[in-house]
Amino acid sequence: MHNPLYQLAQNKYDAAQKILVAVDCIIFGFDDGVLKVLAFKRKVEPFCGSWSLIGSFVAENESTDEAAKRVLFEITGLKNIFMEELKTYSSVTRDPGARCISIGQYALISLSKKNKKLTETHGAEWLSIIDLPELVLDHQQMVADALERLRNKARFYPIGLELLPKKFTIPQLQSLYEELFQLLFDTRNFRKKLLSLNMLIQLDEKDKTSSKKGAYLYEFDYDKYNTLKNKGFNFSLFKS
Amino acid sequence: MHNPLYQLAQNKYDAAQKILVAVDCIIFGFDDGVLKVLAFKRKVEPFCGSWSLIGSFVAENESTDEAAKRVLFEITGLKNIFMEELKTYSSVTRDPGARCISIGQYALISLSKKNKKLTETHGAEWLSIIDLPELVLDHQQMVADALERLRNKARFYPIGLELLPKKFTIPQLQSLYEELFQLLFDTRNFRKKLLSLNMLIQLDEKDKTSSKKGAYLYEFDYDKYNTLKNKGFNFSLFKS
DNA sequence: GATAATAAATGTATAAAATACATTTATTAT
DNA sequence: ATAATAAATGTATTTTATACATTTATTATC
Repeated sequence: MHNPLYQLAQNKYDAAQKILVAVDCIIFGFDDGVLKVLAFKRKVEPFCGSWSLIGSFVAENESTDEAAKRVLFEITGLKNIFMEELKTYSSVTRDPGARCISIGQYALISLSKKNKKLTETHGAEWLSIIDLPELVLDHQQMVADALERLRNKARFYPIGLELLPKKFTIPQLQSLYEELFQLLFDTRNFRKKLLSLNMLIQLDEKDKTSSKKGAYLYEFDYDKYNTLKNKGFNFSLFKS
Repeated sequence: MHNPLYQLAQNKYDAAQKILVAVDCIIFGFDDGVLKVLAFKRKVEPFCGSWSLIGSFVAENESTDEAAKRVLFEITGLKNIFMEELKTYSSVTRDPGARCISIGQYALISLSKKNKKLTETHGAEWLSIIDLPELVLDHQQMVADALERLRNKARFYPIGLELLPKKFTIPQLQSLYEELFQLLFDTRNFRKKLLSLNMLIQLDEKDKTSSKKGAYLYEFDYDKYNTLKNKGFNFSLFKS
């Protein structure tokens, strides 16, 4: 690591102060029409019994993304889930335990019954975004910021789909958008707009869990989306 | 800082490894129809003579935003300029000098002649985004990421205006959008769309620097924008 | 003081997209 | 066979986007 070429610069590096760096994960799930966030009750002081997001310090030999993926895997047992850096929380006084910078990372999980159980065996709980209890440190702010980001991004990118199973119905997607944006959409217009994008692949299966008639299952055509995205297309299901 | 209540947690904090944290600033300016980024030639080893963004280590007693503002002030002599966190660069191998995490922050400056001179007295230079020379470390990637963010954000928020003087003309704004998105707009439709938002305040002054007839100067009505923004309005001047 | 030169400003017709709105359909349970 | 339930569908109207060419205000020059 310490090449003699870097001698001059080395003084600069040596003079600088090192700081604790952590990641905190804001993990969203869509549970039967309700948007939830994963949290756990701290079992040690300080703040024992308080709700907290899941986090970890960043080690010397890992990037912040790697640290966040490690945390996500430890708590959910899942890999390859949607995750994106939110922002840095670096107020000098944010953590009374020590000066510590935290990188917020938000993640989106499709909450099948299996996944829901997995997370709960790890001692975490899914809390509804509405009526969220108080969280430790600046974790409340992190959730608020992540929610805002999720809304802004879901407005113009198909990331909302990460909260649904790979195979989903149109009424499910509408319900997700209605919960996320706290709006009601006309079923005819929502469906028309969605199908006009020509990015849903209709399957021969129906989901009959919520009606006798059953609703057709669809998959999203990511290949087609990525091709068009590079040509300036943007995914949007409503205007105002 | 070290309250006995935090004793248990303290072990955890003490066990964690501290890391060098820096900020690097991607400062954009719009110079006579051309989008530029501020860089300087390193005067010390390593990478002496190579182009680099402007950065600094984050000190124990400042947040990352404060560090970035400090750097921006040192290099431009300006305060209150638009700045937003971009993302964290934390690859273990990104800096051969030492393990160091850097937070990219991008900023937008209105390049009056005064401001242009100010930055240049500090030894920095404005480089055109097109044909950008190689930059040290991952700074090239930072500029690419910042440009993408700028485009995505300027698409739906009026941040492009931060690159123009407070008083600007419609042809200036069109030229900015054309440069930023590498598109050409019809002057009639651009103006019509822009004015239909009802967010420009026309002044009684004209800017005659680029035509004999002169173009009317306008200011952006931020109060009106902020009010409507909270009601779901989004600023957008073109569709595809 | 007439003329040339220059970029700014303007209007209309057509096409596309968004919105508002009510009925029929497929299926299961009784 | 009937009732119950949510899924699926069509049309008319309004709004927004697009395509496209001429006139206007001003300065510099002859």
